[in-house]
Amino acid sequence: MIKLNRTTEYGLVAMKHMAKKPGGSATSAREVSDQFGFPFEITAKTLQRLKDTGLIQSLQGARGGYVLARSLDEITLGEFVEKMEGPVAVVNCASGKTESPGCEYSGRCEMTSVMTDLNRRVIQFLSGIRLSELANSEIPVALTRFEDFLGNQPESMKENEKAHLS
Amino acid sequence: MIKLNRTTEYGLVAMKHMAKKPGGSATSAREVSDQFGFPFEITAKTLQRLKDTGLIQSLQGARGGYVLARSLDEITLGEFVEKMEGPVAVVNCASGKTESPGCEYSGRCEMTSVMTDLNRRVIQFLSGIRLSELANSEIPVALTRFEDFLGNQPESMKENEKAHLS
DNA sequence: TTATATACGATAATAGATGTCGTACTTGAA
DNA sequence: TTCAAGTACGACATCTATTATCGTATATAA
Repeated sequence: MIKLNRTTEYGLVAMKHMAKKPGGSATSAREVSDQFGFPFEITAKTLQRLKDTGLIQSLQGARGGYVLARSLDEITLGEFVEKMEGPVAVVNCASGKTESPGCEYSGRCEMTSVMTDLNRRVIQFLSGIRLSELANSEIPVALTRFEDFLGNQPESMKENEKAHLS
Repeated sequence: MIKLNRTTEYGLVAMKHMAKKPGGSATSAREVSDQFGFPFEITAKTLQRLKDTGLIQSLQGARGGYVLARSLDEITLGEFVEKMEGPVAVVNCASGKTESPGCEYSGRCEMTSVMTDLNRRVIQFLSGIRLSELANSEIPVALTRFEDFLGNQPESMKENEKAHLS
């Protein structure tokens, strides 16, 4: 299944929460976990990961917590997913980064290069979406691009795929 | 992790194999499993699923096997993934189809509509890729669109994301 | 009638995601 | 100087989905 991790969701919600927060006050793991009902321990781990990857900064001690290190406008979903879940790899033999662990069938299935390309396209797709787009509005900007996206498809597919979305 | 099922891979390889096969001869599960080294039982199940969803046709009995029911040119990756893995849902609360099983946080995280939109975009993305593109060449057409894709990104992101891909 | 196929359900094994626990360290404020 | 509220971090338990295996029934060409 093509699915995001739950921690990625938690992280996204936390980032949005921090971005909307007035003033420069820090946000604690407890605050996020209480507000959204996420398990505290996991929320804490998620925020630590966000901090380890440089997306937020931590302030230790009482009155401590986390603050955004970068604007949501500067972070793409591609970077975010990669920092939360590791390199994007739609199949094992196609890792966007570093050495791929490979696959016992590589060399026989003859699809490695194709999969690697597909993987790259997925990364590109995710990298075209800024977190600010996902956070700024309930009716996101992306929705208005829907028809544009359809416009990029093969002509013969349009009706077919519109039906799929219903 | 954003990842395809292994059965989806097996199915894709099998479809490509059938498409390349000369004449109208049927392809057995054994043939696919032998040729690519996939586990026989799973290969058989995968082909049955392809048949159940109407992507291929079966011929029972000795000398039986499977043949493509539709041209790879008429099938998009979106449809294929959906038929192999079920409705695309990047998060639980956002299913592209049918009733979503929901999420215990919905109503609190305030991101359902955003996630639903993201999900729709992923579906649209996958629906823009035809299986024939993935099967016809070792250096697929998609690769030549790479720069086009970059062109659709926010200007400020380009250098950033190019670095990501390295 | 036999060998080669598909058809299909039940179930086992594995891996990955998710959640829990325990403990140590840091710091502001009473 | 002590306490409460935080982060930091590793080990481990659990749950779930994927992946694989097994057994059996049915169809059909030779």
